[in-house]
Amino acid sequence: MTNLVRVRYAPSPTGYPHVGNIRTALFNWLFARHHGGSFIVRIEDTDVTRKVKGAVRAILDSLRWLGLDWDEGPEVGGDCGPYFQSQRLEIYKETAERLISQGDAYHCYCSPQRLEEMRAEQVRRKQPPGYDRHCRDLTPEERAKKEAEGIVPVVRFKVPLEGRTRFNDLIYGDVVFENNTLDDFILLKSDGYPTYHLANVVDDHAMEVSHVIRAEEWISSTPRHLLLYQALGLEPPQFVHHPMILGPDRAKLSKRHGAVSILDYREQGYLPQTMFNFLALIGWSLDDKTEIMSRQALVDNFSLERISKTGAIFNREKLDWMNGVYIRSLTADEFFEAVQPYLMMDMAAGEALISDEQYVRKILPLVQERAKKLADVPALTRFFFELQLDLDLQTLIVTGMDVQSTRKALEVVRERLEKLEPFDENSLEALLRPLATELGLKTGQLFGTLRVTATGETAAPPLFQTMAVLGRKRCLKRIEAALDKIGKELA
RNA sequence: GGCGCAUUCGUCUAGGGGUUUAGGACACCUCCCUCUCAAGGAGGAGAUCACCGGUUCGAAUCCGGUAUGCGCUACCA
Repeated sequence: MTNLVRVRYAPSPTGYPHVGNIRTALFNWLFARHHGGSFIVRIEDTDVTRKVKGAVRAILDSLRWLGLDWDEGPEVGGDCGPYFQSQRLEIYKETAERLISQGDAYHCYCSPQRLEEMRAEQVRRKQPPGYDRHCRDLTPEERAKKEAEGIVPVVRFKVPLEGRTRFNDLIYGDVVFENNTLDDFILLKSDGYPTYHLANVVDDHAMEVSHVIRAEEWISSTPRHLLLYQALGLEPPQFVHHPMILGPDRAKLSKRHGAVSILDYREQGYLPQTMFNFLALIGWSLDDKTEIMSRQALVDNFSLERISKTGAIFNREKLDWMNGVYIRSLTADEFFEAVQPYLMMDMAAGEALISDEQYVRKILPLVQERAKKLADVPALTRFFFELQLDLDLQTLIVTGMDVQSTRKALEVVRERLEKLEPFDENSLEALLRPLATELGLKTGQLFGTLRVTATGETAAPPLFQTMAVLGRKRCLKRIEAALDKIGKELA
């Protein structure tokens, strides 16, 4: 029973789920699933002032989007609930009181102003900032006086003045801190809410968490947690700190680096399987070559030992590549389903989707291998839906051709297309390829002219497929429009 | 300032004393395929393994120091 793996993801609902944060959830989930253990979600809503409404929902949605299902936590419950810290205030209070009564904690009446001035002074004198333990040894009389003044105290932990605290991190190895570099941190705030340090220790124990897997930024706080476990006479869990995700400037990835919310990526059309795979590979690797890995392969092979120690920059270009790989691996139906919401945001495409789904289904295979993200699709398919293309004469006249020869070519093609039967990829190719020679043009010239005529673009899906999907009517209409444009030029 | 952690191609990484002329991927360049763009295939360029010492017959790999970077240093998590 004791070697059961129980891990937790403990987000604080103070904003939208950051990719780094979600990656921590992923590592925890992977570890739990690999070992057949439990994955717990616990909401650390102990900061009333920073609480953001809708954040819990966004966090849960993000987990669901990536398929990170939890065994205990919000919505599903569990034996160790409640899973919102704001609903466990009594427990923290009792624990704090117990620590006070056994002499490991004390009430502190210092005002925020005093603390601020103290800190400013310390910084000015280049002293290590930290609480000066002003209230650590208050006499009962002094305490009574403060109480009489109506000051609501905080509870601080009495950090041992000597000795050292060490732990063996599963990734970073042995880490040692001198206790005298730690100050008497706050356990319980004056509003009755616990700080992370207290709540985290109390809950990890109450929820029988076996491994605390969290970002490297927590290493410095770990000795405080250890000291707390010690004071409470509890067995601490295993600590596992993993490196952080960095921005291009190598600083901790944050909003100023651009999109950091996992939901932003979903919106842009990155597939969940891409994010799952990509996030897993930031700071973790299987070997020297495996990159594309299914979720099952990741579960099967995940191990803490293969998490690296160094922070990694979030490489958008590689993400785009990987998303392209996953998009290409979708079946036509899956791609259609995935892309629908994006098409709906585009007026013309949205109408086509509603009125002529078959047309849309024929279009999509032509752009599937060209899209890096689903949000690219409307732009890639735009010309299929627009009634009138914005033709540019300059691009219509391809290299080596002039207005006259272009007009001639279009007129001939128009004539032949009218009676082409059937109107499909093969017949189009059978018609147009020899026609180029007949007109004394290189195939590239004829095809280029037709491509611009049919799509308005110089880069587009293969011409015959494109024309076949567009259909005879649209093709003729576009040729007509191009001839009009040329006619105006000649007039 | 203090404490902690880290340091292999631009980026993500493999490699943990001899098998390494340091392997792979993204990005970049060239060529092939080809109606353009993608995709795909074949190549190329790109890393004195941060630096300095030490241990060793031998170090990217072990040890020490230096530098640099990052993190923490809140009645935030």
